[in-house]
Amino acid sequence: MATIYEVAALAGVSPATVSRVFNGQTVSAEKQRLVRDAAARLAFTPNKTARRLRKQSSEIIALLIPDIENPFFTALARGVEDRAQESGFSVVLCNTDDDPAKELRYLEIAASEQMAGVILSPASDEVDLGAIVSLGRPVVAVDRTTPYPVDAVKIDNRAAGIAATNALFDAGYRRIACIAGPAGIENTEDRFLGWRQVVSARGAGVHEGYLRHANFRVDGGHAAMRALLALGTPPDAVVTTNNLMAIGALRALVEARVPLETFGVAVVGELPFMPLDPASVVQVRLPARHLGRTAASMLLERIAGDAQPLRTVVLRAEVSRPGEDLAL
Amino acid sequence: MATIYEVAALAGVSPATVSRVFNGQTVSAEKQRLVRDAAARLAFTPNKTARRLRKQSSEIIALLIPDIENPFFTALARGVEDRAQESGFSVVLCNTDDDPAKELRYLEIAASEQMAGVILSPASDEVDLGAIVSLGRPVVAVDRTTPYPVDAVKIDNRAAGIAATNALFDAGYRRIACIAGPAGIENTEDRFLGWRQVVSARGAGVHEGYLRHANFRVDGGHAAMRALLALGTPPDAVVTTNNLMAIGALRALVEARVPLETFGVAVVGELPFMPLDPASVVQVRLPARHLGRTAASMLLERIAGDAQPLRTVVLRAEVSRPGEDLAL
DNA sequence: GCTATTGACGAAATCGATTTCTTAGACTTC
DNA sequence: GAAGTCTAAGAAATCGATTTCGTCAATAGC
Repeated sequence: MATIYEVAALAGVSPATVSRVFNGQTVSAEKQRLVRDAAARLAFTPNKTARRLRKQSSEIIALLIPDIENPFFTALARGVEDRAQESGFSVVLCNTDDDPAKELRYLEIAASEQMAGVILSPASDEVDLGAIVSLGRPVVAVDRTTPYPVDAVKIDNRAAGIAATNALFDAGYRRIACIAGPAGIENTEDRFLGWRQVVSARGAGVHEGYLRHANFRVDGGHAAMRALLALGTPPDAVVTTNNLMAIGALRALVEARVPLETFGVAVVGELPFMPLDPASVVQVRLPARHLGRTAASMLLERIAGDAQPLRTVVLRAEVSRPGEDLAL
Repeated sequence: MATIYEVAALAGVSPATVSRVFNGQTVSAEKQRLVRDAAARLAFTPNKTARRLRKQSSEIIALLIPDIENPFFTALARGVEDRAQESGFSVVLCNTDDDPAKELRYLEIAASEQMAGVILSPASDEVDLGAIVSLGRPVVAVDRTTPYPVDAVKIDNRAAGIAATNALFDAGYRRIACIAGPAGIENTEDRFLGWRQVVSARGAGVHEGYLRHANFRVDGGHAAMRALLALGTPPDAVVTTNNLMAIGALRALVEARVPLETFGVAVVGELPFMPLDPASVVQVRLPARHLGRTAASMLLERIAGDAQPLRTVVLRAEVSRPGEDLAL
């Protein structure tokens, strides 16, 4: 790796001039040429570490997400990466496993690595952003919110829950159950409230046993669906408040040999790799990639010095029309 | 952010001593205490950028993969991340989209960021590792290989193809087709050769029309399966050489109302979010996470200075037993 | 008791860029 | 023509750690 000094020596100028050439300062055309020739001959690439030490900031942003294996978050990551790349930034992807300790460790790394900013989907309400915020590094919360004063991008979860439930009503179902996430988690809570609102307004009121709280994952949805099917008067349709639980619910239906032609399933989220006929499941598409892209844009604006008041952007989810083929 | 100088001033020692305390050099117990107290009071964290500039290397490794949204690669990434974290390394995840230009850009970034090493799944045979290798940075190829002299971790693809096909034979199918990837791509090529070997040995020879080349993706598998079903004598089973094409093939079967009880499907790869009964599809589990973990281990050994001869580790895929439930 | 060895630790160099001074020359302006 | 801008570009400081070198004192060895 050639340094700026070797380039300067070869070009017969000072290191300062070389730096100026690569940072768009005023340098005479003649020396510009000399420097560029020398740089090309030596295959010079500026040492980012030295630059970062001097400038006290880098072109790297940290993305902290709970689960890199969940397609929702990979799509989100993809959006962040695309946007970051357009501005010449790189993204460090950190998996928190929803573990506040891991999250904190990554936040410390972000600070001591002089990363330009952080996008995170907080593992808990108690995430400690104090250190990084007081350092003046911009932070954007994505998908979930935090009590700290930072920009945020989220989804209109209640509207998503409403849309999912309405779609089932419109398809003629009347005994609509809900498999919700753990109680107290903002995201799925809002989605489940959307379900309750629609069921109260359009249906025969909320049937006690039709609401199931489960963990976020496939096994949770599976167990909940089995329980619903075992009821004296089982539902004829179900809304699940995330993608993984829907997989589990569908699996339970297949096992119980309940044909999807007669049982309605709506998901808040997408089922990205689904071999079933897409018309058989209502998917409320969460704009995960867009979420990431928007978060990255906001972060980059802050990095560039934008000082406008705090913003929270709420994106609206879209119901897939029946028969629309998402994954192809 | 407190610096080493402020800590030194507060503790009444020289900056060198502070550095020594945090790098395990010989420092008297008394000064150790002074320094640690001062550091704690100032919430001192060493500036990684300064350290990196001085040491000419960082604790960051780059992971270049073609598609972050493919579950195979996210599992791989997960393995890399887990292993890296154990050694205090961070992972920068870079999406190449199988685009040699993007790949090259990321390799340059890895070099100029003083990253400790690179794990990559090369977009093409022509990937230019010359620059990074000549810099002395270790590189490990994962899942795919390169002509450059670097360590590699791959899967025994032929054995995987053989295992998938044998499983269908064992289940009683005799007209076994194959949906392979694009011709000339080493990975799926080997898997398809495994299929051919088994079909030749155990079956009635290779039926011309039973081999379909498709692109890697869902739509490719879908189209290929439709074509197979339209044959005069359609197959009674199919092997697909990757996960996404299997999704497409299954979708085509569902659309054509072919019950999976009568039509065998085997995949080289896993179908991570599948609502179908797992017993209905033979999955040859690719140890993606392990692949990542192994690659990270090898890279970390090289980073630590290991100079043993080049290694290629070949991992064996495992056939899921029918009924074994993978995703729950 | 006097020289060698060892160990703790401070002073200063170093990593490779950016940036602030400074200076020398060119160009206005009255 | 003298004084007052600009402008290009070099010298040197700076970012914050690590590391070499050298010093001084304490211990060991004879």
